[in-house]
Amino acid sequence: MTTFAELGVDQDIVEALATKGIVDSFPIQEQTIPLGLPGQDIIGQAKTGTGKTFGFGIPVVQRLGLDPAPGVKALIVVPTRELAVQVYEDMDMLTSNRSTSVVAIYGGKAYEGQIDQLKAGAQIVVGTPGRLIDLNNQRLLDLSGATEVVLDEADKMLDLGFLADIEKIFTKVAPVRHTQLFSATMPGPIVALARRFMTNPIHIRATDPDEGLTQANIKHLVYRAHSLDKDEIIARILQAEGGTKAVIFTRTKRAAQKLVDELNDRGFNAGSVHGDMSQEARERSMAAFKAGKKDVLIATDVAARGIDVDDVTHVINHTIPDDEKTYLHRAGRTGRAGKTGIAVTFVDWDDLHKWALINRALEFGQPEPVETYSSSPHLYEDLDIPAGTKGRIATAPKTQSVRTQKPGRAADAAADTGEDGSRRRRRRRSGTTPVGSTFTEGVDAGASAPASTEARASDASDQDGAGTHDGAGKEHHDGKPAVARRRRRRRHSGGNAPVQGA
DNA sequence: AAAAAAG
Repeated sequence: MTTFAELGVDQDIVEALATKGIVDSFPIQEQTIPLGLPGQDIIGQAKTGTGKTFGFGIPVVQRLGLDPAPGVKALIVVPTRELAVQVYEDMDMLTSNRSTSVVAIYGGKAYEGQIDQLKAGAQIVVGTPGRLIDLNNQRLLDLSGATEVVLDEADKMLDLGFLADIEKIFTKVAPVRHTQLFSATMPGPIVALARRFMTNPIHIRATDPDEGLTQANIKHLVYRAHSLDKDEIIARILQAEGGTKAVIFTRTKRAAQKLVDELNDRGFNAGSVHGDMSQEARERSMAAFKAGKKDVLIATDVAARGIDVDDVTHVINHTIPDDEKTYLHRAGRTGRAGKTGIAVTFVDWDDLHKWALINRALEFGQPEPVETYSSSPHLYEDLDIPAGTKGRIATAPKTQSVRTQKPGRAADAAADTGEDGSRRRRRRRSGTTPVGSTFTEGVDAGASAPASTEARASDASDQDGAGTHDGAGKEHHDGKPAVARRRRRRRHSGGNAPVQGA
């Protein structure tokens, strides 16, 4: 493992990182920082929670040097306000030992403070497109001196919903500049599109082509559940697991609001983040969750990307996401910085085709979600919860459907954590786990190529294997047929992945 | 189609 100092990072930045207990670099950092420092344009791709922010952030800070001249020299664009806050905090930390000033520019907040900071000469701007353009139109934000430009969650920023804004922003920044695009997912067509804004970019993928498409530290489970029962099941999961720190994703803002109210009624300490909340309330929820004052966060896809909270144990998809990229980003809120996590997905009857798509794209090799038999409430108790396998789901029943269960059943379950738990573990070890309840740990077919990084400027293939490939993307990562690669399932990293922070 | 992002 390489230290940041060994990568050529300035001493004051190394010290700032060390203050946070960060000394060793992650692979994406090890690969992009030496290229980013001299100004190479980069498309940086690495799995969720593996350190992309510092991968682009350190070169940005270092390249600005110690020039005291006020004015915007660097621009980092992100898709959500919460991510703007987070990346701002990271950049603020990196610059803590130098005079470089950072400002977060995003909507839902008073203009005044942001404008004041710009007038005071802020040099690094982290922001969301709407407010950036707004202030630029008002001639309060001059981007013409921005020679460092980053798109974080770049594929999202170049998606239809953002593309027009991004194109506009690129007409405002310095024409001769250093441009970096980072994301965990980079479909081929997006890479091709991205080149319009870059100069001879190099595409770095800090992933071992053999290790699969998903984060190895995350265990994935999928269940079919009737939508009317999901609140109950989720409550039971949270209860049964104990000590959970969970992010629960819903498809709509209304569903998020309904679920947070429901869980709080049941005595959970839950917060929410979605676009119908005031920005103040959104940030309060995020801060409380990050600080551990709330242990459940219910969110729309506003929190699917980039948000970094320590020690999230579970991601629960109350509603299955629309595509494999969103699945990957949502699940990636757990299993960060080498830690392990669990992603549980509930699939409504109507959404089975979405599961089929995700299953295929992410090469899970999982044919069908496990049925939870919503019509037979007592079977919820047999829902095979993976994590600590702390026993059955033993929450006191609340809903009508569960109250109809046979008397004594819940009490039995609550008391029965010993024998049943070990029986369950034996069953899993012996391979008779209900079909498909877990499928992260696959058979290791042996041959494991050494981790390699592809860094070919001409390569436009994607990592998530899903989107349409453009011409250059047709070759395989390792020259072997796709089927062979698919068969070689990822190995479970034995918890020896580097731990950053803390 | 929903969510996000200016107000």
